[in-house]
Amino acid sequence: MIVLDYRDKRPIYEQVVEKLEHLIVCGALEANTKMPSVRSLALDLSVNPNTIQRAYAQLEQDGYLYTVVGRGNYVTSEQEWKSGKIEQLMTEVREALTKAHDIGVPKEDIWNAVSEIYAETTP
Amino acid sequence: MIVLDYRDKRPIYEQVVEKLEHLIVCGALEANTKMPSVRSLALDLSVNPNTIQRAYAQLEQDGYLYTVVGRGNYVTSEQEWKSGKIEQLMTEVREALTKAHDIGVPKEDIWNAVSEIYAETTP
DNA sequence: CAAGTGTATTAAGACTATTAATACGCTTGC
DNA sequence: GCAAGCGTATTAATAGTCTTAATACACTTG
Repeated sequence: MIVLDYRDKRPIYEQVVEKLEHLIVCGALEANTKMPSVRSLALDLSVNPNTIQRAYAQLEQDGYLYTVVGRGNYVTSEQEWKSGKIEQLMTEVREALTKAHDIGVPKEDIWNAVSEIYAETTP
Repeated sequence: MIVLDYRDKRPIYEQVVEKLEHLIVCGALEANTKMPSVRSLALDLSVNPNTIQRAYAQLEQDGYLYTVVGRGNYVTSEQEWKSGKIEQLMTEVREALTKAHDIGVPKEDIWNAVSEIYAETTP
């Protein structure tokens, strides 16, 4: 299902999260797909089950999976994980804007930045 | 000049940075004021000179101090450190906006957030 | 040239993060 | 109901990083 890169300095669970998140976002894993069990994926990748458990916990936290104890982990619908991600991003935006406002960046500068980023090449 | 809090779990150099930055931002230390030397402040706080050196390096990086080798560290003008900080904040804003744009947050939602944060209570 | 300044290098210690070992509790199907 | 599968919790070993210190070097000035 996925391949680990041992030259990568990041922890294993993070690599697993990244790769699975990518598969979900790209649509390779449809909603309600049953994920491989913690043990089987651990065996597959030759790592400890806890490592996979941690990755799955992260993915659940981020809204990409939901867990049913005793049954397994399943992919959430796009609608669900997307709304979670948007909420998270809007918080980031608000925090950045607040700090900019506090130090006295004028509204126009913000608006210009928004315009640049939202400038559609094909209107 | 400053007092350390040993219950604070953060590293010493970070506390020093925070407190000095605060003094500069609040205007307690005027532009071109000579800072205490690395050694004297270290002696004062009973820490290693390298710890103060690291704090000063951070403050220089952030644009609050400038260094003259063999002479000492001096406070930069408000104009200078403010423009540095604004640049940094605008980068943060742009990054957040780009991510929001990429996932499909509509322009209006951004504009609403900007309006809320820039809503002046005394127009 | 001596006393003051900032700087670079190296190493020791503390602390955190990652991973593993192991045992537990829940769900399902026979 | 019980065995085989699942996710979960606890604890510990290990690796790695971060912080701080020790020490020696280089520059400026009176």
